Amino acid sequence: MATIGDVAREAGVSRSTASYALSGKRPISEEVRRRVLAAAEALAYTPNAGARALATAQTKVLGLLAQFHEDEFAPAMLQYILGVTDTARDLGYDTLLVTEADGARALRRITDSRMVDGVVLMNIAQDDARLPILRAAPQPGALVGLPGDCSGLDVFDLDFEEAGRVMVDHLHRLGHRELILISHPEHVVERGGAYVWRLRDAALERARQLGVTLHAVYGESRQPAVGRLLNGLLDAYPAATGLLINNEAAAAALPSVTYARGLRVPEDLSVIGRYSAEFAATFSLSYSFIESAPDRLGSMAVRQLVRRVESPAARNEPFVVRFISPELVSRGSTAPPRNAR
Amino acid sequence: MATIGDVAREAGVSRSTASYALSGKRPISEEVRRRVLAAAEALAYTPNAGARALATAQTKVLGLLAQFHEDEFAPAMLQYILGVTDTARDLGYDTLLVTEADGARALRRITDSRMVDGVVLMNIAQDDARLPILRAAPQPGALVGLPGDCSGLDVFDLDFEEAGRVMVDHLHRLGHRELILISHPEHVVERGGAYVWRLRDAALERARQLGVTLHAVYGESRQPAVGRLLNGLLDAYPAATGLLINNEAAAAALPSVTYARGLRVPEDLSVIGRYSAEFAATFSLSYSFIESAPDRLGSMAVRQLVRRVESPAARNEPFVVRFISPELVSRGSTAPPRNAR
DNA sequence: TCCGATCATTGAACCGGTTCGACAGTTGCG
DNA sequence: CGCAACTGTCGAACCGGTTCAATGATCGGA
Repeated sequence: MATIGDVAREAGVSRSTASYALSGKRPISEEVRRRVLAAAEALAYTPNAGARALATAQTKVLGLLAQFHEDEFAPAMLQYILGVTDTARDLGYDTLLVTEADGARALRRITDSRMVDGVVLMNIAQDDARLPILRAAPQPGALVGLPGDCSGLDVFDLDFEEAGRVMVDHLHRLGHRELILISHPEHVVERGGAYVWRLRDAALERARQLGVTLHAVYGESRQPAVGRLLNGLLDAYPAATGLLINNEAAAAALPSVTYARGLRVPEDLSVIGRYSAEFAATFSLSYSFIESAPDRLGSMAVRQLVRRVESPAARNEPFVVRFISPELVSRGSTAPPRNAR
Repeated sequence: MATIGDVAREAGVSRSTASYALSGKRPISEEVRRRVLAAAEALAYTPNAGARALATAQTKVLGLLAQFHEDEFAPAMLQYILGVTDTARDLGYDTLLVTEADGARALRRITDSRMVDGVVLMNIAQDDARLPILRAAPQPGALVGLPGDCSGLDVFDLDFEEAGRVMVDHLHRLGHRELILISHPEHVVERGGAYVWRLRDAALERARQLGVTLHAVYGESRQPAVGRLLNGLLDAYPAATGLLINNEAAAAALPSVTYARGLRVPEDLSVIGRYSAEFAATFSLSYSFIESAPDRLGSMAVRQLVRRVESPAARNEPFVVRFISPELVSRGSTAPPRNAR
């Protein structure tokens, strides 16, 4: 494999000249530049990543820490990951995907060893063990998800509070007065998945203000448990006319439940979900939903991260906490409550 | 950040002694070893990955080239990816996930620059543009999926031919004499996805031998097209009593179709799919299926790859083409054909 | 004609590890 | 008692880039 020394020899110049000709960081005569580029081309020269990293203290690699918990819905994660890898590549970075169970150890490993220029963290917990490590690391980091303490970090997330309110408002405006909200499993809450209670608490609060009855329950993450749960809820609250779903597995399971019970949506039951358009397509869901925009969030996180990586000025800018405002995509699954079921 | 020089100074030894004490590649007195380890601990020393890569010509990173095509079913891919990352980590390697559209260019980039010690390729096409590059690369590679020309490569795949035969045999034995096989979309075939016709051709051949009528059609990859297609097929072949599915999207869409038509499985229609257990759980599918074992395939590919990476002897061993034999997991969705529909 | 500025190029140092050959100091054996 | 073999440690070179300070060449202006 050709080194820059080979290129230099082939072009009849010194190593440093070859380096400058290739990088353009100093003026080089047209003649020499041509010779160097030709030599590089002829030898199929590609700089050695390790050597370059050592010399420049830049690896052009970003770390992506993602975890696949048993009780979370894996296909939903994929969207975030692709948002990150695609944007990273657009900006000239490769992505090191780390799915290790012990995220804190993994984070320490990749930052201390300088394998990466920056890190994106996903599956953020309220009190996330990785955050102290990230704050102490020499590389900048960005979070997709809101932790309890955002200090010293760039954070990107859906505005789950507003999402909860939008759902309740929408059905209230149509005339609904009794709703069911099905959230993620309680495990997720125990693990510190704040997005669960952020949406839930805001929805409950808004329902209280509007005088709407809201039955807020934690869900399941797997079939057949989640299907049973849905059936149980519809039995338990026969007067409820609207269903809010902040739980991908429940959303995916709902069609078979309504089929089986002979329920029509939205005539007998109005439904609003919270997931991504891509997810809806994959699972053939035709409910109105709050777009959770995973690709956009992943992309935003990477852009901010790369800004900080590349600009010394940006490193000292104040940290940002940016919420995407929930957009309700209408698919016609809500209507005024015509009949009690 | 501490370097090995800092550790050496702290321990009062030379850099080389510190290196040997940490690696154990030469005998070091107990006393000195203790001092070095203590110094490393005290300074929180972690070797710089770039420097080590430069010196040892090893990065402890594997490349994973995966593509997410519009017309393939993304959640199925995820299983393969996790199989790779998990096994890689077990063996001490991190994973560089590359999803770039131009796979050939990406492969050249990561191999030429020596970012990775080896590569796993997924979404293999019959005449894959990445293979010549991989063969010429200094690093070893492993394929998940069977290309037209396996020479010079380690290949791992499900035995799709046998899978096709197992499906037909199983239903023939139960007494079925007219079947439908729904494969992936024709786009996938045009792109060179050999697994489509490998299963299809073998199933057709076996059906011919057994005197079974087999209607083999290409499918769709998205709702609602795939649902319409399923309905159309059931209308077009009313005498067919068994359905074979080599198409994740079609499998995922089938339950709603049978519900809507009031078809009972297996009383009115026997069904066999080809997907993973994990996939079945995610989509709540309760059909008997041929396990495609994506995690096992990813894991096997990585193990073989790492063997070649780490052992000079293994580099020269003959290349392997290994097929996982299809295991039919019974979920009770097949039965003798009781009634014509 | 000489000088200073400008421009292109170079040699050397550096990044942070690993590894080879050399070298003391100790031990064992004849 | 002398020499060989062995142990443990060290200095130096190397991996393949980048970058700084210095050098030589060219040019315009006085």
